[in-house]
Amino acid sequence: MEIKKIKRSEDYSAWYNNLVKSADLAEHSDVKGCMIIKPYGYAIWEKMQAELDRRFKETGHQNAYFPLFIPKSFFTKEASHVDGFAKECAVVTHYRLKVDPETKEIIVDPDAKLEEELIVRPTSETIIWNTYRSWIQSYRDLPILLNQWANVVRWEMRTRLFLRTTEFLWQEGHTAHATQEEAVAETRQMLEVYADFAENILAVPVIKGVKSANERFAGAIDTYCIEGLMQDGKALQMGTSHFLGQNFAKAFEVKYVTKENKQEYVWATSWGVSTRLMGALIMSHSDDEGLVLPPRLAPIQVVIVPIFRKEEEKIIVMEKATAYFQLLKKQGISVKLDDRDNLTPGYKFADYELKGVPVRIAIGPRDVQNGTVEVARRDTKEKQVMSAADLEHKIPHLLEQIQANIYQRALDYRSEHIHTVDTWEEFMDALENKTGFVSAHWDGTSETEEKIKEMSKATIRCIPLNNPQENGKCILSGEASKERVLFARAY
RNA sequence: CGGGGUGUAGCGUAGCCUGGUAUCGCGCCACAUUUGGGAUGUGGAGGUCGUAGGUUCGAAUCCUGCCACCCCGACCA
Repeated sequence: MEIKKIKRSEDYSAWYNNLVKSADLAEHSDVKGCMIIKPYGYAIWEKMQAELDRRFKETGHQNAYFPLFIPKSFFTKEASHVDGFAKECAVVTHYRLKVDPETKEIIVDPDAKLEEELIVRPTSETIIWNTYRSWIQSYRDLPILLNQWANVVRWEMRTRLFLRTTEFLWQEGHTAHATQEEAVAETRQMLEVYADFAENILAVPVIKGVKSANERFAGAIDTYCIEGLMQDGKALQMGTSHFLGQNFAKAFEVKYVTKENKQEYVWATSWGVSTRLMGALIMSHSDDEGLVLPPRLAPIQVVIVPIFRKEEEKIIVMEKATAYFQLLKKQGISVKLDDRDNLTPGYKFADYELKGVPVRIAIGPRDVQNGTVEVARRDTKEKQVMSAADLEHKIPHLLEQIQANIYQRALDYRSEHIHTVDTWEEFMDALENKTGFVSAHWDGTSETEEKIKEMSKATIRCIPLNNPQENGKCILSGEASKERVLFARAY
């Protein structure tokens, strides 16, 4: 495979698209806006799923599965919800094809029109709350703590691999609670789960916050989010956790009887992260040589590349390489021994760099003689010769170091790209020339937020949690404000 | 949906203006020599030129429609 080199600094989106394809993560399908996730990309997603799923179960959730199709009448019961999603719904209207007697072509059978159209789920609140009505009678039935791993469809106008595709994979948690306090606590808890996952597994620092009214989920009282900063200075919403109040309970008549024998509406939350996290991962760490994967997510953590010239060299090198392979494998490290003899070491080095493999171990006849190996790390591209006897204890440590270094690098980048401004001129200068998050005062109104968006293409990413209170004046209207919010141009 | 661009072998491309059945590189297959940073040689396989029409003796090339993708907008938890 000849690799087209596109520099990050020259054309970020071309670089991104090229990387997704050349690192074998995903490709465009023949269906508009839909992607094919290739085995290497899917392996990374599976590791994300495993980490998230474990955290969901640790916090008391169970997995379930609800239908792909939602009857239109369910979907339209919650007014603001349908408003938010109406423009991007795929709708099933018929259930059969037939051969046109005249043209002999396959056509939709007009006689097979559905009595009621089905919406391909863009999210599952409605069908789940329609179900919860029959599951919940008493306070003893609460809470319900469910998650589902699913695909959803949102008919977006413009798509980008992983970041915004028509169909995408995600998980959506849907919980039901007896009290507001409990539901709010759940919403906050899941935000913490997401933040912990993003920082410790993806190695992407995130800002936890709450969305402004304009950016809130359709049907939510409060939308909490984690926001990441990509290498091109644009923000990316990486996960959301919604406090839905009693909106869906009221729309679907989900009530329970309290200890005091009173009828109350149930309190709801929903929360989700998607394959968009793959985009976040790629855009946070990768470089001109290709992907850079945090060890905790890398399908291959260590690759061993044997180097040999003649058959007798191959025998002695492979013997050592196999021994090191077994040694590392026994430690629970995901290790690959690439013994293909039709490719040169140089090719393999470049290829595993493209794929983001954190650690590469090269071993040749020289090493066998000296009892050494060459260890190269992907994040810094540093190489060192180390004694083979040190492998056992140094490699696990190195993997942890790489994980920490990648995170620190992303954190440093973000710290350098949060700009505090007090005037409109400074605000525009920060957005245009410095990029990243801009911390500024805002008068709290949707009108001002809307105007700022029109004038600057920046949106309020979030009002950070534990935001310090500080008196100031809105950068646009000059009205009084008591806290700063974070703006950015976003994906 | 608006503006701009692209579509030729698995990938990247030349040819198009000025019509005559397609160029080169990578990759692939075989063999040999190679292998410490993307190996070399020799031989070979691989093509509805995005798609549907039209003009023409003849279309990758000219004309029209359509489709897909990319970039910039609009749109978007």
